[in-house]
Amino acid sequence: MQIEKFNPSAVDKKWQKFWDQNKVFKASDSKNLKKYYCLEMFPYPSGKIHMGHVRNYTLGDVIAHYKRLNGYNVLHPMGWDSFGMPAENAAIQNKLHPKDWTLKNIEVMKAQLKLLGFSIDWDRELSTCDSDYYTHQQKFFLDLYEKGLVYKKESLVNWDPVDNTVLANEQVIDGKGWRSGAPVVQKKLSQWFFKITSFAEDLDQSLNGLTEWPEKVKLMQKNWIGKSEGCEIIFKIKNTKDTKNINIFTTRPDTIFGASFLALAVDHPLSENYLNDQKYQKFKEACYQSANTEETLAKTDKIGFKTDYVAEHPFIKGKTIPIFFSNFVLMGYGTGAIFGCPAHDQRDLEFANKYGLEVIPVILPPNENEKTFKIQNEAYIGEGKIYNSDFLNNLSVHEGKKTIIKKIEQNKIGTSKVTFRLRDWGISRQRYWGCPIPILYDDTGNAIPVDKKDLPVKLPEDISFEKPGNPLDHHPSWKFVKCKKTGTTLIRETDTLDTFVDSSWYFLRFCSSKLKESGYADSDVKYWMPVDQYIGGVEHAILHLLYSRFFTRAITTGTKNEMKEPFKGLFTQGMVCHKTFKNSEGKWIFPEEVFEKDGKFFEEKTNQEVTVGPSESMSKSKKNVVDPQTVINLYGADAVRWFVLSDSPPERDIQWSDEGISGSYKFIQKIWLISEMIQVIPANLKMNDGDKSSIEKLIHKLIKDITYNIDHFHFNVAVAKFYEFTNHLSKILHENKGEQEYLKNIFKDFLILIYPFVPHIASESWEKLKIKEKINQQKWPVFKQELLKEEIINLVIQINGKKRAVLEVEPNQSEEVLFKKCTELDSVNKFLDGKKIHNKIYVKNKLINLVIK
RNA sequence: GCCCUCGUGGUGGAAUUGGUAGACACAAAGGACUUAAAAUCCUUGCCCGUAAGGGAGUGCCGGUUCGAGUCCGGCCGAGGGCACCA
Repeated sequence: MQIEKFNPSAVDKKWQKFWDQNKVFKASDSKNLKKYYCLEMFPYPSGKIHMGHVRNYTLGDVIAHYKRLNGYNVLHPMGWDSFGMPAENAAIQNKLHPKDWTLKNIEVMKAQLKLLGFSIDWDRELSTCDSDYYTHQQKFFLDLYEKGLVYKKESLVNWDPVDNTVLANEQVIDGKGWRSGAPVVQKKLSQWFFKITSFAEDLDQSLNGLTEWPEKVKLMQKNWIGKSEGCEIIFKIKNTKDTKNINIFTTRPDTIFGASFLALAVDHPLSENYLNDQKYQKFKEACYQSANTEETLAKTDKIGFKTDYVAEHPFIKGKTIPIFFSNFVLMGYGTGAIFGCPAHDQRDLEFANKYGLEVIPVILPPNENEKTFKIQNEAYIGEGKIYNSDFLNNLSVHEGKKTIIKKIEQNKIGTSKVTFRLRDWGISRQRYWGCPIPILYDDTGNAIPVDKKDLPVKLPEDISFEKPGNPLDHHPSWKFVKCKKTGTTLIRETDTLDTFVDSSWYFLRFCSSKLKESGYADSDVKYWMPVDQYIGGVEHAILHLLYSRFFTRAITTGTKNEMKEPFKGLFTQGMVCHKTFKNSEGKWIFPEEVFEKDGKFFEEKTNQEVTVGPSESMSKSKKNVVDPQTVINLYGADAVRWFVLSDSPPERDIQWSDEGISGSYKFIQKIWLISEMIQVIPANLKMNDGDKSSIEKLIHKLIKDITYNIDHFHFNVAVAKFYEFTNHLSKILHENKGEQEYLKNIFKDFLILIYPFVPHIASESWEKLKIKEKINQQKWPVFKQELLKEEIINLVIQINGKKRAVLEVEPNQSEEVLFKKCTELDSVNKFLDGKKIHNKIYVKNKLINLVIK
């Protein structure tokens, strides 16, 4: 019997064409069907797809197929996050227009996604750099402006003085611009902000309702929002003519009797009194310098500048405490002022020890004595009993907080207060390739929103990157607009929006992707939202997801269709990793330039041995990448899909290996071999009832296992279960024990189960079964519980919890019978050895444990 | 420094509620088929033993339990997040 090998290149093409032409994966417009919205994070069109994309979209594709087979109307769209800096950098380097570069990349990457056979509804494709998309974004911006959720303020930014541009934090490397290498300076710029902080409480609280999100991501968001409850306390300044007060924030008002100084941020309003003080200005400089990089911050010494002022202690009559400016207090958090309680805060203690300030313990740890307890170099931050504290004495920390806040409010010297670490979202970027901010300025600099009728504010295409800086700034005409009312010349905002804004609502746009009048239709969004399953990299755990949660709230708040959480289920996948190689010159080289011999690696060009680095996430800079296109050409789409689903659990990193992909290819061939072997079983071959029922049991067990493992995202286990089943099936076929019609029926279910994973070969094999309906029109099989019942079970016999024998018995026998049987076993008896059975545990149909002494 | 997660064979990993640890796969060794190779199939896998069988065993130490990879406490190691947040 000669069986031809499976030819992926021909078969892949055939089915991709079929799916495309028949719009097999188009979401239905009918809103009566039960829906399922499956979304993977859309890609940035950087050039070509990488393995991370392959993994991400394969995971989503399995879910999308699975839900379709289960009768859902599935929305599985794709788009392009196509604004951003790489396009501009490419433009500068290659003299290509960012638009041309981007569109070309999209074309290439779309073709590559099609080569993998993803079941995407391409009719809903969108691209954020398309004015059909960003016109709605500009309208949302104006809506938020009207709602008071957008404002402009001065803020410090990282400024590259050579490239004349703002840099994001991650583009500042060792204090220098990542491209120019010039030292980055802090510059005050007037920037636009979204008031994300006004949703801080809700963004924090609602995390609890996201039961289908990873705990890790929720925790990261919680920490980022950083809610802390405490109170503000007003301290009176004693020796000043205009009796200014200092408002401080604390989460530990219970330690107020331990206060020994106040510390203020260097840019606190009180510093205005020191504008002409040379010593103070020097001190301020020193603070800014030490604050250069973030990691050194924590290790930097705490330094202070003692003012001439002292504050009155609010509860101890006649007591005054000194006031300092210090580098460890930040203006951006709380009120920019604190009271220092050295005994119970490590930073305060370090500061107090340095400047010789009082250390007054007020919390007594359990098992400590008031007289002997001392604070040395470590502050005590734990629970305990309050002492040295007048009316708070003998209370716990918790009770103390409640009591003192009540007192503070009674005395009108403060109020309880919740503070968040979260800051408002700065959205201005001094960049060309982004969504223009729809704002105009009159000659006095007043901001005037663009009339919604005049949207979109389109990006001009005739721009030049010859001069450094933002091309919109030095465009000859674009930024000048005549005011309709007054006829005067207005000037456009030349900053563009942070690209995170683009990705904060694309999931809404997919619901009504072609709608002209607005960003989305309420009816569409009511039907499709929320996204049932969102899948992407954990690197977006904070910003993208938080911004999307905010934006969804912000644009719908006050409308008829208010929305909160856009993503019901979230799955964060691991990365694709590969070893790194460096040649003898110390340069990174691609894996394909390396060959292996006797466990050592050599460069092909030079035959010299290469240095092998640890396996890391694939990245262009380290060249440890494998191009999906090359692998698809060699092994076909199904083998690649199968590989990225195999072995490693989806949430963990996966190691790319040549053995792995060729193993996957072999498995694809094995499915084909089974499919072909079933076709040529002689008609006279019959199976006996026992063989029939055993394979029937196996397929029902497979249905159960695959269903369970897809539902729980255990795709690697599902893969293992498929291997197990095919091993059995191919054994039957190799031993010539199969009956054609019977096995065809079994195989039919198998193909439906495996179709979401490897749709090309499943479709091709299905066609050979000559069934009228296509595989994509099938229903997900249902397993029969009664078939999963074992006729013979393996009863484990333990002695003192150790396995000593396995008894094959019929299920549901009485304990006495089974117990008698097991004491008749030699393997059990030799351990009993006349000893007394102290106790016996029986777990039905599972085990007997004999406890002997 | 604070917070979180994870430690299972040579490797990736499995074990759904505490109940046969190592499914499945990769790699390795041996064998079958073949003139040979590729492909395919079979066997092996820590320690003692030819075998039957026994022992140890899920990072380390201890606890709970008839029974612990799984639960609890302490330590060690790896990874991730935040970073003077009052």
